[in-house]
Amino acid sequence: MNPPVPSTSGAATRERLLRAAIGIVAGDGMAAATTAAIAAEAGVAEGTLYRHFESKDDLLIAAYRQMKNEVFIMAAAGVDTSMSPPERLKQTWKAIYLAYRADRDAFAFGQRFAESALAQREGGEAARAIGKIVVDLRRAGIASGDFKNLPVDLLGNLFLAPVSYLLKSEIKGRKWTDAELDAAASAVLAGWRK
Amino acid sequence: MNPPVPSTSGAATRERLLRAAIGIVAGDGMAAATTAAIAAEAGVAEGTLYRHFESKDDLLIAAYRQMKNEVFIMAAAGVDTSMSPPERLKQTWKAIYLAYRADRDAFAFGQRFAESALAQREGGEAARAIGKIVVDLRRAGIASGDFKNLPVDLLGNLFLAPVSYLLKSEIKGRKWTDAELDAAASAVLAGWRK
DNA sequence: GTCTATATTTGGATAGAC
DNA sequence: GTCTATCCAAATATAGAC
Repeated sequence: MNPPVPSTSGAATRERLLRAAIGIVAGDGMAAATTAAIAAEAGVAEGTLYRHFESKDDLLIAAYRQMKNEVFIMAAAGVDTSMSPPERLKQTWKAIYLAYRADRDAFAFGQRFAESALAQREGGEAARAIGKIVVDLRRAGIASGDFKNLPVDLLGNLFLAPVSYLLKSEIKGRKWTDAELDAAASAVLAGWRK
Repeated sequence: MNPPVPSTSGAATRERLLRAAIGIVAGDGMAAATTAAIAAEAGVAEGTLYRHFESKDDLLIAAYRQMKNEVFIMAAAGVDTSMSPPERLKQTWKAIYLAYRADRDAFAFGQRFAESALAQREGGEAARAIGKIVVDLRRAGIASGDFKNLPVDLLGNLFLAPVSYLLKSEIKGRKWTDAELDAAASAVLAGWRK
């Protein structure tokens, strides 16, 4: 009946490595995420890393995809699809914002990863989940006559750009109040409205 | 009477190195900007780099500051300060956008540099010039009663975020029409308006 | 699966001739 | 000021014992 081994808990090692990479990149940049640093932060030997990932790059790409997926799930859970499109837009914007804010290291990691050469190898697959939320929102709002009929990628950029910028400010130490976040969501809505 | 030497033109070497670094980072990321690669791209020997800069980091920081400064000068030149604040906001937004678009490599370099650990060493000094444009604009619009009285850093983020995101799309191949850029400028204005 | 070496390559930076 | 040659440190990845 094999009781759980009290050692450094086998299956969790992979998660520890992913989390370690995210923390290091968020704190000190992609260049600081060496195999030695990641292994040390995860509390395992450097060679162990290669039992779980084919290469350092693979580890970082896996961390990126997992992070994006988690944010998508959190954001989707925070939205009530029965509201009017304008209200739904504001709520969705805040849900995505709060999902990222819940794990600032993950957000900072994502920003830095996305500007690295590795992002090209990732292919942009991770971003499509969030993109779909925006597409659905736009369609509903155009059908109801609330939103301007602008290209989906333009509206998507106008929607997501402030998320990223306000979060970057928070990482630098500027804490936004709830009222300020509401104001930002309203500003995004104003940009979409007819 | 010393005619200009036909060789690799002495004083221009520094500029060539800066330009080479920008091109490499824009194309292949910060990690690709090794001293060997920069020197090769500039057409000089690796050792020569250290006659012009104390270190590779110094070179990259110098490139960042120079790039930000050039964009600021271009953007400031493209604005007519006698217009009404709403019109001026749209014009300023487009001027900054076009200034970055005029040199996409410089923009991409800036994005990547800003997400690297070096950005902390730079200190954010380079960004203050553009920041001042936004501060002045906000003050004029609040005085005239056109804009909401929101914190300057919030408005600054709502103003600059779409610049960055739309340019990133362009780098990936999406060419915005002039009408779409006008729509984006109007959306930013809508976010600021009372 | 994990650890302790270690092989191999590449990076930043310097020395010294021209 | 520029080049060639070189030093030294650090990084990715592997080998082999436990």
